[in-house]
Amino acid sequence: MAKAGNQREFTVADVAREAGVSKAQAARALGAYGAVSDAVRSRVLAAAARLNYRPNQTARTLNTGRSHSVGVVVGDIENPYFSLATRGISDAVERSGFNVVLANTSERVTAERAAVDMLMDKRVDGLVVAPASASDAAHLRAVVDAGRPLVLLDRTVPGLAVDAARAEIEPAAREAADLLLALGHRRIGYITTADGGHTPLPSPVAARVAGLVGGFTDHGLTWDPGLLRPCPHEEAAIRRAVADLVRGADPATALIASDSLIGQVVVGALQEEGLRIPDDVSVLMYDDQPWARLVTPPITVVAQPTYDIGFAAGERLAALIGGATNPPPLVPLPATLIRRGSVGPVGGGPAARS
Amino acid sequence: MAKAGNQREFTVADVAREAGVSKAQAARALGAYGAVSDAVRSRVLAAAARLNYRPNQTARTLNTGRSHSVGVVVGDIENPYFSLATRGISDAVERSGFNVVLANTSERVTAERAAVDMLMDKRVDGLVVAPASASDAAHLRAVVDAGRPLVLLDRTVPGLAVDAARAEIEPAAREAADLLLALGHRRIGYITTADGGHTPLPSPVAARVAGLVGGFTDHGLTWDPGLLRPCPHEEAAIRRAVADLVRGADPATALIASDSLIGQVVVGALQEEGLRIPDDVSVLMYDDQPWARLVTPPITVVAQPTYDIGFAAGERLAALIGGATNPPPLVPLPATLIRRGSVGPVGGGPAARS
DNA sequence: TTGAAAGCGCTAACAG
DNA sequence: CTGTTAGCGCTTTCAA
Repeated sequence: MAKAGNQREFTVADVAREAGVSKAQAARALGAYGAVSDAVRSRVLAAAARLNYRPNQTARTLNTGRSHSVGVVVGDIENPYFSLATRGISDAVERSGFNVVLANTSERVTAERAAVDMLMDKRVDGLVVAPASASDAAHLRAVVDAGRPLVLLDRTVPGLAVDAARAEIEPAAREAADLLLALGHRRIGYITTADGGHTPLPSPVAARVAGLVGGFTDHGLTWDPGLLRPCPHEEAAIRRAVADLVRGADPATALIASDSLIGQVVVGALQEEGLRIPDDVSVLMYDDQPWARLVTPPITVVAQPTYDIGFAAGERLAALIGGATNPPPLVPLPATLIRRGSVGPVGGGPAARS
Repeated sequence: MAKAGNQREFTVADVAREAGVSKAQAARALGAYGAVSDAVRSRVLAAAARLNYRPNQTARTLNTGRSHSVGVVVGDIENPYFSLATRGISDAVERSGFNVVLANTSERVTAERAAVDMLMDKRVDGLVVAPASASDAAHLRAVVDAGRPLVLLDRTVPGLAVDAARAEIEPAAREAADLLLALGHRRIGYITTADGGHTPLPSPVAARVAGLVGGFTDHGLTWDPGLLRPCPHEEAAIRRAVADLVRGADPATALIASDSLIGQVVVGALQEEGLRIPDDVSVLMYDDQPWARLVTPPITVVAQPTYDIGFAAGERLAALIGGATNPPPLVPLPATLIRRGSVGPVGGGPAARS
């Protein structure tokens, strides 16, 4: 049972000695740079293999300034949106030889700032950040000013000239609004997450709300902003919001969940309240998830190509790090309304479900 | 628009000059080590703040040998099991000041080996690995031999004296078997993932199967191993396995899904096959997920405290890195059978559902 | 307590 | 092509 670990690791110097060449030549052969004769290269490589030599990336990073790793800062890796996007980012950057250093912020700006600083100190070659705040972004600006490539995920930051990998939400949001309006819904509750009063709303939330408002306006109607319920990502708070919306004096006849984590709670709360979907309350959710097709009725959703969004972010970041002067701009990927059974006419009327 | 990035970062030398002290003293004050007078410390700290100095972690790592980051190697971060566990690991190690470097292996040993090597080269202070193979573990042994702390996640490796953070699966698996047997099930299909013939089975799968087999044995029966279906993590393959099991000559009356990703597909496949749960086929799934309570009928599951498992792994790793001589051993956390509506008597008989 | 100087392991000039 | 000599930015002897 080798409990050792004391055995000093071999270095280029060791390999050089073993191969009988200078340290520089060994380093060149090992690092695959500079000019090395075939003879020397093979001798060095053989020596390295014999010693089981492994290069010290830290040393390499120290004088090249490149760490071959990128930072990914998300709200919460257990949110399916982020885990899928992270997988996309990871797959994209690994292809270019980068590692992913992950940080969760729990959607708190202070945690985000700390994470970004730490990653900068670790000399990551670039960052993908899903900003928790649309206004508090000095730390992101600092990244840009330091010349470190940055790509935003899902959310844009006004005033920050940095592209975001995201879906084009508004058209689908509008389509969703039209669907609900056509079925007679006028009281539409919108549940999103926010720790306290996020002002302004994060851009994707703003787009969702804008689509809804736009739909109402087109019909000469006005959406009651009192039906917007920002609440912390806690089950109890979401349940309270649901109860409040559907049990109030002028109750909502339809509920929109801003993401699948919220959607889950909404559907569960409705079931426990004994309310039928869509007869009593229609439900529409952002982010398609496999389970959305499994429940009865299946949930109508606005689907986003989350993996692809992450992958695009990763590709872009890799290109920027690679020094691409003008990488193709990040185009918002289409979000699509998928009609399933959870949206129906107000009051469970006879009109066809959608 | 500061497109700069050329502005060389400030170093200890700069801070020292600005503070009018030696480089060594500045470094000591900045790094909070060695002996520094209060006067010097405050002068240095003030100078650092003035210059907006940020320490270069890479340099620090190079000569301390500590990177303050840990590697996490999982099969697939988009699998809810791993994303939740990763969050647990992350929360635990961040508490001790470590970052998480993430690597996905897609359950391929070659990818795992490459990831482990890369992380070792990056000088991570320790590793959490969910090994893809129970037999091919030379790279993990190398980690141990190098004296780098290692904690396994979910799966153990025979012959590797390394603790795994995991759930105690077998008792719950046995309980699940008893439940199914009591309801008259004899043909129980078990669907798990494996890319090709994993021999031996990964330990958690083995435990699940052992529980099943043990239950049969207790009743003087034998579980037909032909009902074990290892298939790749692809929807089509899983659907094929389901169809095969429930449509064969001697069809399975109950299906066990080895994780929630498989469970999702199984439930969907059954719905599309027009088979009712549990009247035509009973379903039991490993890993509880919120959606399991949302579908009709809700799914009977064996739940694991996944976040806690990850957290325990992270805590242990941090302790080992901290040089704890004898950190408390990792005790398997309890898995529990949660009876919901998806398991019923064979043939949809009148006996109470469970 | 302080400072000078010597590394950590590698890459990058610069001569030969 | 090869070897020598400096560093990268920080920590760490070792004297003072």
